[in-house]
This record gives sequence, C-alpha cells and structure tokens, in this order.
Amino acid sequence: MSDAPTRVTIREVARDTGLSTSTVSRVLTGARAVSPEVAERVRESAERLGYRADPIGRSLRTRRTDTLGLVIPDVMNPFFPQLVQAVEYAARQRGLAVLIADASNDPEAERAALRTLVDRRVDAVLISPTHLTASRDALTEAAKAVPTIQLDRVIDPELPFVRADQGGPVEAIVRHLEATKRRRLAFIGQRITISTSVERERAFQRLMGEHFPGEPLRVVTAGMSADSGRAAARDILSSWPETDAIICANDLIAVGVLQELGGRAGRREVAISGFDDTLLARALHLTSVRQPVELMADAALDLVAARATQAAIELDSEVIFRLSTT
Amino acid sequence: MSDAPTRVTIREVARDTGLSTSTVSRVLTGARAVSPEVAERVRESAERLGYRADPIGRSLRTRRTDTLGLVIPDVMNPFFPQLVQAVEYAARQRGLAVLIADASNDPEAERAALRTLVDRRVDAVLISPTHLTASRDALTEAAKAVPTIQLDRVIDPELPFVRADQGGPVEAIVRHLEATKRRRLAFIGQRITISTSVERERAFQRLMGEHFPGEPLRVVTAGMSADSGRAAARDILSSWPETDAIICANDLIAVGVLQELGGRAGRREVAISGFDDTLLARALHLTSVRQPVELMADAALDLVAARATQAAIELDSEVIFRLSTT
DNA sequence: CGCGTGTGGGCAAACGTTTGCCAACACGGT
DNA sequence: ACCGTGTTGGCAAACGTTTGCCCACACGCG
Repeated sequence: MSDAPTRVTIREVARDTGLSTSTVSRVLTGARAVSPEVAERVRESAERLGYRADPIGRSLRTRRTDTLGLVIPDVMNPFFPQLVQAVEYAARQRGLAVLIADASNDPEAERAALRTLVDRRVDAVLISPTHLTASRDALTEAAKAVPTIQLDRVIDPELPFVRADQGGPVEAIVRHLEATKRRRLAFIGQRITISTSVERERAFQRLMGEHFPGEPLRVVTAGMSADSGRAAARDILSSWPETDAIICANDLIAVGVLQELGGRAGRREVAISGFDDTLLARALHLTSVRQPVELMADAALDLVAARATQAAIELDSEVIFRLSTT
Repeated sequence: MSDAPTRVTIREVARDTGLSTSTVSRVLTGARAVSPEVAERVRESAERLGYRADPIGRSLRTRRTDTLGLVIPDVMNPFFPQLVQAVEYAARQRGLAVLIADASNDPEAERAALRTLVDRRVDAVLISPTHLTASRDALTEAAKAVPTIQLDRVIDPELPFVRADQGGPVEAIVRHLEATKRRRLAFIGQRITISTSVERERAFQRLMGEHFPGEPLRVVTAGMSADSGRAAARDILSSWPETDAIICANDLIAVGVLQELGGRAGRREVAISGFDDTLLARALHLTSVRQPVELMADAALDLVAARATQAAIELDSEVIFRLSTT
C-alpha cells in the first residue's frame, strides 16, 4: 500500500540502454534519425520498463500541452452534447485532450472559464459564445493569448469560426412547406442574444418576403422550455388563427407547440419543425435540422493544427423531415 | 503580429522587487510566513506585471496537475450532461479543471480513455463505468495509478464510489401506484450490462414480491430509444393486457411507452414513470426520478480532496411526480 | 591523401516552479 | 553575557523532457 510507484523516467531508459537521454528522446519522438539498432534497443527497453513520457516535462520544454479548451454555453441544452462528443472524438483522433468548461449561459462565468483555460496554456480554445454581445470582450481577450475558434455560434466574424449554415435549412423547410401547400407560416425564436437563433429568424423573415410577399410576419419569441413553447403557440394561434405551419428555433419549443396543438386538434393540421435534431425530435417524430457537428469538429481541429489565425468555414446543415411536417 | 508575448515569469517579479524567486513563490502560494511589507511589495509587483504562475512549471515540481479526469459512457445519453455540469461546477469551485472523455459505450474506448488520463497525470479520475463486467479490469488498473472514484454507476464496491439510491425511488413509485389503486405493475429495463439499470430492476422485483405477492413479474427489456420503448410497451400489453402501470428504466423508453399508449387509448389509463428526469420528462409531464447530481459531484470531489482510498457513499434520489402517474 | 559532407551520438542548458536547507538576525530568558 | 528559539530571506537543487551545439567518425570525391 505504499504510495510511491515512482514512475519510470527517460533517464532510466537511458541508463538501461547505456545511451543518453537525448538519444532515447529522439528515438521516441522521432525528432531526428537514429541508427536502427540503437532505435530498436531503446524501444525494447522502454517497452520492458514501461516507460511513458511525462507530458508535464514535455510541455514545460515544448510549450505545448496537447490540450484543447472547449467552452460551451450550457451542456444541458441538448444540442451541445452533440458538439462535445464530436469535438472530443476529433480531438482524441489527433492526440489532444479536452478541457471542458460550461459557461452556464453567463458571460461572466464564460469570461472566467476562458481565463482559466488560457492560464492553463491550452493549445487552442473552441468556444460557442454564450452571448451575442456580452461575450465579445472576453473572446477577443482570449484570442490574443491563444488560438481561439468560434464553433457553431459566431459573434466576431474577424476571428476564426466554424459554423453550420442556418439560412439554408430554413429555406429547405419553407420550400417543403410551400410544396405541401402551406403559406401561412409562423416562426418562434429564442432570445436575441444567441447568434444562431438570430440567423434563423433573419432567414425566416427574408424567405417569407421572397416566397409569400403578401403574408404578415408571424413571429414570436419563447424561452428554452416546452411550456414556453406552448405559450408561444397559443399566442400565435390567437393572433393569427390561420397559421398552418410553425417553424421553431429549437426542438424544445417545438415540443411545446406539438403538445399545444396536438391536444387541441387531435390530428395534425399545423406543420411543425424544430432545430438541432435532438433526441426530442427523434422521439416525437418532429422535423428538425441536424447540424454537421462531426464535420464542424473536424474542420475546427484542422484549423487548430494549421495554426490558422483567420478562417471562415460554413458547412451545410441537413433537414430531417419527419411526421410533423407531412 | 509577432507571436511572442513571452509570458512574465516568477523571475521577472523577483527581479522587479529585488527579492528571490523563493520569496515571491512563498508570498503567492502562502507556503510560509513572509513579512507583511515584503508580501505587499510582491503582490503589487505581480499585479502590475500581470504575473500568473505557470501551471506546467508548478505541476512539474509539485506532482499535482489540479486536473481531474471525467469518463462517461455516452454524453448523448441525456442523464450524463447533468453529471458533467455538476462535476464541472464542483471542480471549478475547488480550482480544478476537468478533462472529459466519452467512452461511447465501448469498454475498449473506455480503457483507452483511462490510460490517456492516467498518462496525463490527472489528480483523480471520476468514472461512470460503461459496462458491468467488461469495464472492470481497466477500472482496477486505473485505480492502481491514480485515485479513482466511481460515480453513479458502480461495478466494484471495493473501490470508492458515490452513487444515488436506485431502490428507494422505485419503492416510492410503487407505493404511489399502490395508493392510486394500481397493482398490475410492469417494468421495462435496459441492458443488463448497466449497473444502475440492474439495480432498478432488482428493486422492482423485490418490491413486487413485498407489495403484490400474487402478481406475475411483468418485466421486459428495451434499448435506448423511444421506438424500442414502443415495442416493449406492445409486448407488455399483449402478454399482460391487464397491466395498469409501467415503470421504465429511463425516460427515453418511457416516452416510447407514452406514445404507444397515448396513441392507442386517447386518455391515460396506464400510469407511466421514467428515470433520470431528463428534459424529456419535464417536457412531456412524465413522472421521473431525479438523481442528486450536484450532491454526488460534491461528495466525489470531497473524496478527492481527502485522498480517500475507500468510500461508499449513497445519496437519496427524488421522485418527481407528474401527470403521467395521476 | 586530404578535404568536405553527412550521420549519429552525447553534453548541458533550458522550460518555470517549489522547497529543503542554511544563515542572519531579533528577542527573551536565565 | 550567553544561549536557545523563532522568524524571514536566499541559494540551489530538484521535477522530466527536448534540443542547440559540438564532436567523432565514416565515406566519397578529387
């Protein structure tokens, strides 16, 4: 039960092989050519002794940590686990570890989290900023110290970002609704402090103008809960009873709408779509928009690897049509 | 645009104050008493120069990383974001960062993740093991190298763990169902390789014996999806049409059951309950069991701080009764 | 045979911090 | 006056790795 396993260091391997630590290091990192026999000798010894290079020592010397900071607004928001999973996977592929930080939708907490990550010398930061404006300063400050990439939400187009197209899927939904003979569309947005939500709403407005010029702009706002979605649905139906389709800025809202309308009508005459393709959408056969999180994570990590200081990457989203819009 | 901000080191502060690095270090870490004037001088200088101790250098010397590994089976399973959030918050409170790893429900990936974390010299590992048996070896191996605490799922009672009571809430649900005059209870479990699910099922079996000795054991199994829950519901109703309540091992299954029964019966005559109190439950007014994730995280981090090598902590869960069991 | 060139190995100096030990000094008790 | 004790600061050695530089040697070429 003694607590001193005394990890084996590079010096042990050097001693064991009768070589210098330089040579051992070079064999193991491949930093320079080493004669095959020596290399084999080192590898055998390292294997036998169970040597694993200490990342701390290495970091001190190389100024790398092989670690990445990931800052997300709220891990309980079911979109972000998708992102976390994708990023973590992509990072592991590249030998990077992920330090996660949850900003709790609070720009102040976010700023603190960023500082911590910078202090810890992560090689790069991936962040989905909490707030359209209030996250700004902390973001630029972080970007000064470490490569920082906006992921999904982007609030500063000057800094590198990787996002999913938000307008395209809205257009695809509108077209589909048009094709199924609906024209009295409504939109339920989220808070206007979230970049993606704003983009979705703008797209809706533009498309209504293009496709149904005469129609009024049926737009209301809801919070991040099904109940709030129900209330929004009631608002819409009382203001515009003719509404025959509701596009929601996220799945949770859509579920509320679904409940409100399902309960009232028995059968579905109003089409409903959500956003983010969370398990809610899959479970309730709700049309939703799936963002290509794996591709986004890959792209972001490629930027990190390339030490890109500027980048603007936008990937296509995909609409998953389900029962709720048939 | 030069990329060399050359962080300010402790030596700068020493030079600036005319003191030695030892003294500066002692002031800043509080490792030993320092005269008030000197301390103030150091603090002022550090503040002015913007000095922040480099965690790498510190780690190399102290053998601590102030970092914690968190291994979860699947971040897309909506229970685990709860856990991630709680752990991350509790860790931050204590000045620790969290390296996250997703095992993708795969014991091999889990083993690899554990190895990475151990190699990275995290101060402790918190893990919710993927598999009741297949995770075992990797777990004990990790525990040899670093304090390892099982969180939520526990597969080795000899190693420290923090979990939520699984039997209690099942009992509370059964009692509530009994009080509302239901006795023909059924249970839908998950895979038997998940420790918590097994415990839930065992509790159900025991309680049926105690409360309704004559009743048959209505138990089936479903996967992690709503559709699978629907199928299970159909199985139950065809095998035991008299069933008047279904307890599900997680919310997703319960949603499937809800759909199947809601669609068939119009009004709800069969009570339904889920597990984990995910946003599905909140959105669909489904009775569910909320595990005290914050307390669990706190307890786990207290164990870490105390360097506990043995511990068995079980916290109470809470049933949130909603419409689905009225 | 001399010289340039390439290859493979080692020495030692970093990287930034903490901490064991020593020394200087002050102070109080006998 | 002396000694023990406590306090505060500095010196220097770690912690484990990578890498710039030097050197020895081999080899090919003129």
